[in-house]
Amino acid sequence: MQNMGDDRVPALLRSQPSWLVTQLATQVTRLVGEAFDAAGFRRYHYALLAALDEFGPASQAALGRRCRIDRSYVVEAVGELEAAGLVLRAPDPADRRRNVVTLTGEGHIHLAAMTRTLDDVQDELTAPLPAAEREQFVHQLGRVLDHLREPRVTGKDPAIS
Amino acid sequence: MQNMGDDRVPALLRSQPSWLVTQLATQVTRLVGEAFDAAGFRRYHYALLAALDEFGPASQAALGRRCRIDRSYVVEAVGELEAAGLVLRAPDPADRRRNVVTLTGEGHIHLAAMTRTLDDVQDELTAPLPAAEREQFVHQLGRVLDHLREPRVTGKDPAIS
DNA sequence: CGGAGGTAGCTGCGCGAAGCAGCCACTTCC
DNA sequence: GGAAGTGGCTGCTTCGCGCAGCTACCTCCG
Repeated sequence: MQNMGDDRVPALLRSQPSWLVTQLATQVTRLVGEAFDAAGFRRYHYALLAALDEFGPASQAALGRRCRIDRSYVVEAVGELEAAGLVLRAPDPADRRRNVVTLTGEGHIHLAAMTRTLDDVQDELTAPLPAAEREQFVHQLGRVLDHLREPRVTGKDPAIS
Repeated sequence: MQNMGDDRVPALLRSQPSWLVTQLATQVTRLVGEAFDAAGFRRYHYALLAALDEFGPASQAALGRRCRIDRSYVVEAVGELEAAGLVLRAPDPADRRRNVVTLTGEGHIHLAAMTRTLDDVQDELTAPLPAAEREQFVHQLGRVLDHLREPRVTGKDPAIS
């Protein structure tokens, strides 16, 4: 068994942000998943609650846009949240296409509880980074993410400023 | 339509590395996937070729360990690489459980070509970061990833020496 | 020498996440 | 009032990841 050294990752992969990010994501998904499982939640549920808490009552379509969740999943997730008593879903009298989703008191409580649990996950995640770098790390992730989400610009962009 | 502002991500999510990483991963997967599709490859194929190039001929199990790929997928991927003439798969005379996978000349060429394509992806990915921060960013990703992969150590580990 | 336990290759299945297509109801714009 | 767009909903597909289980084979140890 020359098993030692057998698990060394090729330098070519280790040096690529794309590989690191996707690998990291599966670990993070696992970690977060465990935290949510313990609470009987899914990731999407938390995202929806967070959006409702920050922006107030909203239509399901708006929630999906804000949380980057497909409408089909919003339907299901809001239904589950409603069944759990964490949100209310009522038809919008002003626009009868819409349902207005509202955070309940209990929803607020669960959001806070889950946020605390998730904070622990974040600490675990950024543990190897010196405290001074963590904020920067988060900032960098955000910038990279924003950039990738921008509509692809194929031509030149010489005249930005 | 108060569609403007409708797509603002809740601050609670934006501030969590876990959310950022998973969101980023889906964008990266899409980006890398496009690059590989154009070449008729999958991500796994590239990882295997990279491992073979760096560490030389190896068994399929060793390849899986190095690239963090499940054995079941290694079987399939190596089969496809063999069919494409990029690797050779031969039984190991010294250990008849194993297949020894070897990179062919053509495999080497394709690896180099894909690496070039991927380099462009990395540039696109880290574009929003100042050049000085990119290396640090990669380094941080690596450290965080290593940390999450370590077997969960609940106690102390003082006597590694 | 022979059994126990571990490893390699392979097949198969399940899960989570993401995304698209199509339908109907309704609103808004022209 | 007709066309176009939006919101809610159902259904389906894809992809990446990971585990369970099987057989063949090697190695270790009594």
